Amino acid sequence: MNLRERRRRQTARDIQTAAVTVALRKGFDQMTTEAIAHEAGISTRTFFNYYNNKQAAILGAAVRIDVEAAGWFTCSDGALIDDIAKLLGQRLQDDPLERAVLRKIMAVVDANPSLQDLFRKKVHETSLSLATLLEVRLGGERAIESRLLAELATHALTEAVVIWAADEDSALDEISVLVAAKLRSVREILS
Amino acid sequence: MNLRERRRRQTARDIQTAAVTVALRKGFDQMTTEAIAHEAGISTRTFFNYYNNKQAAILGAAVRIDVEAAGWFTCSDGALIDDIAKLLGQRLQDDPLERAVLRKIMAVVDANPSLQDLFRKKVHETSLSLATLLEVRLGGERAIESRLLAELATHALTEAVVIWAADEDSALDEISVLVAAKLRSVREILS
DNA sequence: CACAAACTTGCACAGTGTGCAATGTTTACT
DNA sequence: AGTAAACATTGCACACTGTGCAAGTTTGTG
Repeated sequence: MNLRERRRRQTARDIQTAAVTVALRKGFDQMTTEAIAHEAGISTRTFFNYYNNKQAAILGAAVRIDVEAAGWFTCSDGALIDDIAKLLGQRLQDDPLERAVLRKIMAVVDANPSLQDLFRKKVHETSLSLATLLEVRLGGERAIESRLLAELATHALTEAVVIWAADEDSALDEISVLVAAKLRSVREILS
Repeated sequence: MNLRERRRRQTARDIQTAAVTVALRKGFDQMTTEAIAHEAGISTRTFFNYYNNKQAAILGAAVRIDVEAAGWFTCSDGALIDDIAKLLGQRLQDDPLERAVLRKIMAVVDANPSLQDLFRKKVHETSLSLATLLEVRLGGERAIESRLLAELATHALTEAVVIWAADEDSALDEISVLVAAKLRSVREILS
């Protein structure tokens, strides 16, 4: 990897760390972009080269499903629920989360509607990726159902991650199990 | 109703109309709060007394489920899918939409991510109301499932409204029928 | 009518986010 | 190694957002 690329990622991470630090210290609302920039050792102008706003700095990048993973999913003849759970779970394994960091972020997010808005947006982006794959698998005439199912599944993923973060002893790969279980549970309730 | 109350609502409506008008004329991004205020014949300061930002002025208030409607829903022994569809559909009948106005708003929203963000937020608010009712009906041990199902149902409502807006001949009460159909469809796909 | 509550407005101000141009740093290529 | 192109950082200026406050106006009530 490039030096440039590495630095860029490192700076992005530094800014995120700075943002979370300042948010926990001063409260998100009292936190200015200037304070973040100062904490991260950059200019405010540079801050905006990395993130559009302070909300984005706290949350970082969205979970995106890559095209490679798309291959098996669209052709698989496994149970749909398990495949969805596996697909979403995989994305988290690739970019492992620190439970402690996640908890800090969650604490800040819980207290700030504007962060929840952005979080919802990121969930929705993930949902759109999944919806595209589902539409291929289910057929174009079920485009709406694909979007609905994708929305359901990504929300299930969110709930599963919250449970994971709360339980010190659970492993990352238990998240897909939880997602599948919740989807089955919803299906039962609908019957 | 109060003169004050009536005026307040009227002003809120005037501002919304002004906002949509200006947005269609100049494009949402080029539209300033000053332009909206001028179009509506008020000061910019007053604009902010009614809406937190220009996004909110375009979208107006969220669909909220009232406590009265909650009564029958939590105790009903009808099919869950039909009850949900009925509940959500009812809310739209109370506050009837103009198809033409809705289309204008949709055109503006489609072109503007920041409006989509706010729209998502409003859908989510509706979802939270529904989730509360569902939790009562299904039992507290299924809180997560209630939230997931509520999310699914409110997204189905959105899809149904979009279909309704596109079809000149469809009636408002067909929306619940569509919601129920889509929920059944998702259930089948999950089996 | 008189008074309180609510509404409108102007003003000042802190903060957000972007375009631009100057300056430095990294990469790719010879 | 040398060079040019690509990219990164920064300061500066600027338009816009959103809020607190205080002064003035309108509306509801006894």
